[in-house]
Amino acid sequence: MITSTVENYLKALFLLDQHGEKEVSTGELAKSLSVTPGSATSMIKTLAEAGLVEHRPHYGVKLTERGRTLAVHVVRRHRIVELFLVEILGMDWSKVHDEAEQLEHVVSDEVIERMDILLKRPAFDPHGDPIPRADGTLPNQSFCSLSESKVGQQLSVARMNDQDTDFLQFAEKHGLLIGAKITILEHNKIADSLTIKICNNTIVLGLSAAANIEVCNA
Amino acid sequence: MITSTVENYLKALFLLDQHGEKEVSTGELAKSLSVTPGSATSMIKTLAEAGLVEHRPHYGVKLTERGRTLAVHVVRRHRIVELFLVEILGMDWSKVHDEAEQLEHVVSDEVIERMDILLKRPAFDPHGDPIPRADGTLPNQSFCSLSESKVGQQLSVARMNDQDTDFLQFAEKHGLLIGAKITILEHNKIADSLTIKICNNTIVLGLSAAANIEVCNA
DNA sequence: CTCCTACTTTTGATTAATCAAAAGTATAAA
DNA sequence: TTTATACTTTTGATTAATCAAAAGTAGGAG
Repeated sequence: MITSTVENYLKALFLLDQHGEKEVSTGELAKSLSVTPGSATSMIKTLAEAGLVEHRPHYGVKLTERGRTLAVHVVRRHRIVELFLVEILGMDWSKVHDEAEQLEHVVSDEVIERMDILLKRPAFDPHGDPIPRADGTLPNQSFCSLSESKVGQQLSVARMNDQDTDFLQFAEKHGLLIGAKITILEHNKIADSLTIKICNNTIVLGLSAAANIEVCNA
Repeated sequence: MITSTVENYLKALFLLDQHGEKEVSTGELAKSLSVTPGSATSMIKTLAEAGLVEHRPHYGVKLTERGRTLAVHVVRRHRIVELFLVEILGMDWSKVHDEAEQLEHVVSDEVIERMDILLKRPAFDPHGDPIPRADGTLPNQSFCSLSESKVGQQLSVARMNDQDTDFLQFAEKHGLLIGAKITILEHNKIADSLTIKICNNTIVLGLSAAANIEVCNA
């Protein structure tokens, strides 16, 4: 049976590795759930037997396709409930997370569907996190321009807004590839420049170039 | 700690003896919760130690003042949630009982208060049951059973005494909704049936079904 | 006064989830 | 190659809730 606890473990695994790429360590999982590592190990064993995760002892754990599907549905319930509490019941967005943490395990699919309709099939929750659709897919992140970034932000390059050969070659030369992680070091309005760190290199871009690069949160 | 299970035991005790007059037997309690008598006994012991019930072994069990207060609040949460599901989310009244059964244990006081406001401080839930107020008091109601009605009476459906989904769907199909006006045409003790007119339809009910429908003067 | 019946309580086991602490393993450092 | 460290897994215990079945009790029938 899928208990609330099982749902919480699956959800934590999903949130620690949204893309299903790396293996999550027992310790990481335990910390994110505030349980002891021993508890996590024993639950991982249970989940593995149920075919919800794959476990390589001493190396890490990863959701199976079935585990991931379940996890995404928990996240969907959580985020729809959060938005519902804010939009329909007028609650403060700072409080709805804890409330949704409880409700996500008990609301039926029918209630979620009705909330989803009432909210007009929203794509993002009150905190800006994407709401998975009923079929398990995630809406595209709304990217923003690198030129609008703030100092200190850690971002990922998401999309290039200019197909010009020279621009793309310039970008490639500096490691500005899709998925590259960058940190904003300085934003100088007078010099019209942006200083960023990428793979341990520091580079300076003009704002007009930055305007053509779309980013999302790292 | 007040677990969901504890809340369910307290709620069951309250519903089996609304007025706090008699003692409820272990067997009665066990049956209403679909657990074995032994399970009920052991939980009764736990509740007694926590000061939520008084237990006279072999005779029965009764809520204490504190137990009753908690029970009434669970019932309040349940009934507000039910009405909310029907009124705001447009769910079928035959389905909301089971949904509320889950939600009643996790919705916070703040959510209940906001639902209560949105619903304009309602006095009765979709099945006609009174909603306890936040201070624990119950709105007045004096209904009688449809099975005790006399030929010629004009009545209003006030409350459903059975939360079973099939029964409620049957009632709905025949227009037996809360507030519906009915006239008693015939009361046949031999056939064990009651013939009533509702919205220009004539329907025949068995008395055991009629016993689950409470009415008041139209 | 004894015994039967219906009910209640006790006993012993089970399951899910947890923790503390002991034992084991992988990896990097010496 | 050995050792240290950090992490993971195992072990044994605990808590809440449950069931099946054995033992016990209240109250009426004979």
